[in-house]
Amino acid sequence: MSDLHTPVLSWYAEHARELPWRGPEATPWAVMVSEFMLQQTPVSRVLPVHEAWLTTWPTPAALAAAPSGDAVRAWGRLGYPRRALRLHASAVAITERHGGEVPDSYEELRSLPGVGDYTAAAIASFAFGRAHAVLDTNVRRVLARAVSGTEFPPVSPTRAERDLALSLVPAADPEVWAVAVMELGALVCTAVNPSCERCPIAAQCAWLAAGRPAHTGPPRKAQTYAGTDRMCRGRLLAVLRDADGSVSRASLDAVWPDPVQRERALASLVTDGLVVRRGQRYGLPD
DNA sequence: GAAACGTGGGC
DNA sequence: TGCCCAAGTTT
Repeated sequence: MSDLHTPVLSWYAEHARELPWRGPEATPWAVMVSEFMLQQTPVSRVLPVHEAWLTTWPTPAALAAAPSGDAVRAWGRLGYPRRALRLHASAVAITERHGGEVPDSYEELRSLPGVGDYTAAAIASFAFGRAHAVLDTNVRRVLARAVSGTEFPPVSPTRAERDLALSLVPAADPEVWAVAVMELGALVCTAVNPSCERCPIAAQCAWLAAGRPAHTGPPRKAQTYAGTDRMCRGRLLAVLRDADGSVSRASLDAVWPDPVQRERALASLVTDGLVVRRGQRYGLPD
C-alpha cells in the first residue's frame, strides 16, 4: 500500500476544525474533559458543556473539591451520566495521587476510572504528544475501508486492527497523525454516505477500488431505547438535575407510569451513586 | 464476550 | 417515521 500519511496530513492541515480542546492553549485537563464528554456523544453537543465545565472547574483539584452531584448536574443532557461521576472520581484520584496534574503516561491514565484503552491513548497523544495507536470508531472505519476493503470494522477491536494502527504511528508528530485520521473519519469517511469524492486517500482505498461493497457479516446491533430502563433512568435523573435540592417520591413517580420498572431504575441509580436517598426524599450525591 | 448504559440529530 | 449513529467503558 502506498503512503497514507502525506495525503491525510495535508488534508488535515487544510480542513481541520478548530475545537477548543485542540491547539497549544488547551490544557491536559481540557483534553481529558473533552475525551470523557466525547465518548459516544457528538462534538456539537459537547462544545457548550465543555466550555462551561472548564470555566467552573479549570483544574482537576477544582472539580475534586466539588460534590459529585454538581458534576452530574453540570453534565446536563450529554447522556451516560456515569461518565460525569467517573470524571469526578478521576479528578479526585489525580488530586490525591498525581499532585493535581493529569498524568502523561498511558498506564497511569488507564488506571483512572472511566479511562479505557481509547481514552488513555487519546489523552497521552493529544495532551502530551506521546506515540500511541489511537483506535476510535473513526480510525477503525478509515482503516477498515482503506486497508481491509470492508465498509465497517469488526464489532469489537481486534489484534489485527491494533497491530495495523500501531504500524502506522509515525515517529514524528504522532499526535498529529492520530487526530488527522480521526478527523478524516469524522468529516469524510463517515459511517453513512461517505464523501469519497473529497477523500485524500481515495486513490489508495481498497473499499473504493472494490466498488464500495455493502457490509456483509453480522448485523450491527440496534440500540433499543423506548420503554427501556435506560429511558426510565434518564427521566428520573432529569427530575433531580432540574431540582434545586432533594425531591419527593411523588415527583419521581410522576415521570414514569410503571411502578415496577420505576423502582428498579431508581434502585440502579442509587447503586451507581448517581442518586442518594435522604429520608423520604431523593437527590444528587454530595 | 455480550449487555447495559442517555440523548438528540440526520436521513 | 423509525432506524442508525455519535472521540467507549464497565461488569
